Amino acid sequence: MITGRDKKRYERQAEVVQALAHPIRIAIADLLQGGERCVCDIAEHVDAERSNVSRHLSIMLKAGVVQTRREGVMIFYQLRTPCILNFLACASDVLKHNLDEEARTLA
Amino acid sequence: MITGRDKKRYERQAEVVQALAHPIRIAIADLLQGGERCVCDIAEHVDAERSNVSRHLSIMLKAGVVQTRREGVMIFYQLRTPCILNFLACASDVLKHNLDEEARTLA
DNA sequence: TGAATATGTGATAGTATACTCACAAATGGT
DNA sequence: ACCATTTGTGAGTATACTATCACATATTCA
Repeated sequence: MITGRDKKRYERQAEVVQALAHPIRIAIADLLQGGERCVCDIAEHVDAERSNVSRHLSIMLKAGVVQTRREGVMIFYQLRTPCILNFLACASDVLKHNLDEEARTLA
Repeated sequence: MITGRDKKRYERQAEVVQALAHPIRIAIADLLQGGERCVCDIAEHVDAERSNVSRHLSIMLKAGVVQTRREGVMIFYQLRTPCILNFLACASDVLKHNLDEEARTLA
C-alpha cells in the first residue's frame, strides 16, 4: 500500500509532468532546446497569443521546468534541466511503438 | 513558425505525457517498475476504486504507455517501454532542483 | 447453464483547465 | 514625466477531466 509520503511525492511529480502535458507547452520545450527565448519570440513561434503563452510559461515556471532571466523589458525563458528533453524523446518513442504495432495489426 | 505537421506531433506527444500527468497514474507507473500487475493488485496498491483505476489504465493503454496480457479472468498491465521511468526520474530531478533553490532563497 | 470473480463502461456531478479580452505592471528611451 | 513595448493578470466562458455509482462484459468453475 501507498503511504502518505508517497502520495505527496506522486502529487508533486504529477505537477511537473502536467507542466508539459499540453501541445503548446511541449512546443515551447521543444523550442527551448535551442536556447533561451523571450516571450514574444515564443509566442510567434508557437503561433499563440502572448497572454496565453505567458500563462503556459507561468505554469512551467511554477513547476520548475523553466527558469527566467530579465534583460531590459524582455524576459528570457530557458529549460532548467536538460532531462526535460527526455520527456519529449520518450513520448516520440512511445508514438513510434504505437505506429509499429498498428502496422503489425494491419499486416 | 510551427508547421501543421509539427502541431500534430506536439498534440500526440501531449497525449502521451498527459497519460502520466496524474498522481494515480504516476503511482501506477511507479508500481509497474516492479513488473506486470493485475488491476486488482494495482487498485489495492494505489488505494483507489477498481473502476477508477480501470479508467486510468485505459487512458495509459490508449496512449501506448502500458500494454496488457490476459490470464484467465485477470488482465495484467505492464509498462510498454522502460523510458517511461525517465519521466519519473526527471520529475524527481526537477523537484530536487526546486528544493535546492528554495533552500538557497532562504539562506 | 448458472454462480462467482475480475474488469470495463455509461451517466452524472463536481472540479479543474484553457482561451480570450481588457487592463495592469515593469522597463527603457525621449 | 510621458509614451511605447514587453510581460503578466483578473474575469468570464467554454471545454475537458475526475470520481462515483450502477450496471454490463468476460472468463472460470461447478
